[in-house]
Amino acid sequence: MPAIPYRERVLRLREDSIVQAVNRLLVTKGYDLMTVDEVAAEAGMAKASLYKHFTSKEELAAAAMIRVLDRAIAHVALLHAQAPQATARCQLEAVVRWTLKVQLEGEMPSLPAENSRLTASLRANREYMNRLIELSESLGAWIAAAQADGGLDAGLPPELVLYTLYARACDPVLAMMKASGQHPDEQIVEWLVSTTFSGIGRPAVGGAKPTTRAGSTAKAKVVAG
Amino acid sequence: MPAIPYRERVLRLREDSIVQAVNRLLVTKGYDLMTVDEVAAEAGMAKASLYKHFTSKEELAAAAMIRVLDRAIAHVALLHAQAPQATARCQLEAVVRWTLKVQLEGEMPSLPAENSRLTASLRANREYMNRLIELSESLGAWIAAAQADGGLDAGLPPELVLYTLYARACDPVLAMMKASGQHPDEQIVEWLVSTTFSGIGRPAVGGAKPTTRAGSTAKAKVVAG
DNA sequence: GTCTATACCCGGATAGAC
DNA sequence: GTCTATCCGGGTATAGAC
Repeated sequence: MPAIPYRERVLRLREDSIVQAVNRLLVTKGYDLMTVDEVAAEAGMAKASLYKHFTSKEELAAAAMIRVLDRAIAHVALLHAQAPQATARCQLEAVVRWTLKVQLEGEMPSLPAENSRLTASLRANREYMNRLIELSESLGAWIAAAQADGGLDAGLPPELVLYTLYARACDPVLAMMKASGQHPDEQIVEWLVSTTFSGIGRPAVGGAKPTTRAGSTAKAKVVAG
Repeated sequence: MPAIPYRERVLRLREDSIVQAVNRLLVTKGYDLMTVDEVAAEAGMAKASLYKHFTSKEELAAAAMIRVLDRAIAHVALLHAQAPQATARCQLEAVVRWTLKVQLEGEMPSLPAENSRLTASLRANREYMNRLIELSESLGAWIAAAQADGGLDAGLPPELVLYTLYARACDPVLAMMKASGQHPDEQIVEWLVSTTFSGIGRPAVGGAKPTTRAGSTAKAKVVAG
């Protein structure tokens, strides 16, 4: 039952390499500075061939962004399955840690910012918006639970928490710290998880934190390295 | 002693209106999407006239960014003068509050992270870099003091704290919250100051904080200034 | 479906009259 | 110094052969 014939499969592979090229360029240059010529060169084909698969530059970028959301949704599902008993706060920390790792590996395009014509076209893209809503609802459930059980500050609007999580996924601080080259990657990630949940202020003393302070155990180990 | 003749003064006024137009466009569209034609239209003159004052689009943007840094440096100096006895942490909170307020008023261009050709040219601009270093040294002194007296988490590298302050000045979360229109501006600002210094985690109970929790007392006074 | 070559437009920068 | 008109590179998208 070769429901997916050979031709179809090589086509999918080719499109996948295109999307990966787009993702790399979105990360390094951003949408506006990314040119279709570069995408074609990176994907190893002529520009006109790209337009046989995707009808416009916007659609090209949308495919890459959708892929990012799919990865995030899959990871959230994985966390649900792996540790169903974990606290909501702990799950959210894991999500942030994962997004930072993806960003460290150079695979997380920075989407927000009001500008960049990409955002406008993404809002009109149903496939993208449906996934964004799905992801937001999953995270929203954890946020509500964590605010109810004291894992997160219940005085903050849930939307503010959600936006903060999205913003930290593309936080430029990580790139700046990595550029300095003074610290190992894992250490940087744990610091950013820590500042996201506990801020830059004095760390709480005497078990005021609902869970282990982010990076407490991992930190000591990594600092030595 | 009219060391500044009349001609010179109208020239300065004209250039100042240009820089303001650039700043507005940098905020709304960002450097790459901002066109020189738009700047000319906004400033109320022909495009060619712009090039009599500034030799390139990059220089145009640099002038606006330098102006932003000058405002920040001036505000830091003001804080020094107004409250020389305040704790370093309190001063840093005031700085963040000010940057958020400027962003709220639509006058804070988002310093793009790695991408955007603007950053490359800014790094090569001495006037910009000198001011950036000056500002960073002022903030760095407060950061060191706050980490020494327990106002800030001493386990974080000072550079991480500094980068975080810069990043929060352009935090997209503020724009998202404002766009929702559900909350008053002052409330949004205080929430963001709070998440910057204390994170989104459970607020400390029973005076674990070194200063008043962001947004309680310091708010009224400093926001007015 | 992939290529080469090209149409077309937009935006930065300039020429030259006043 | 300000204007109108123009140049010209570069970027998206397409035509048409194979």
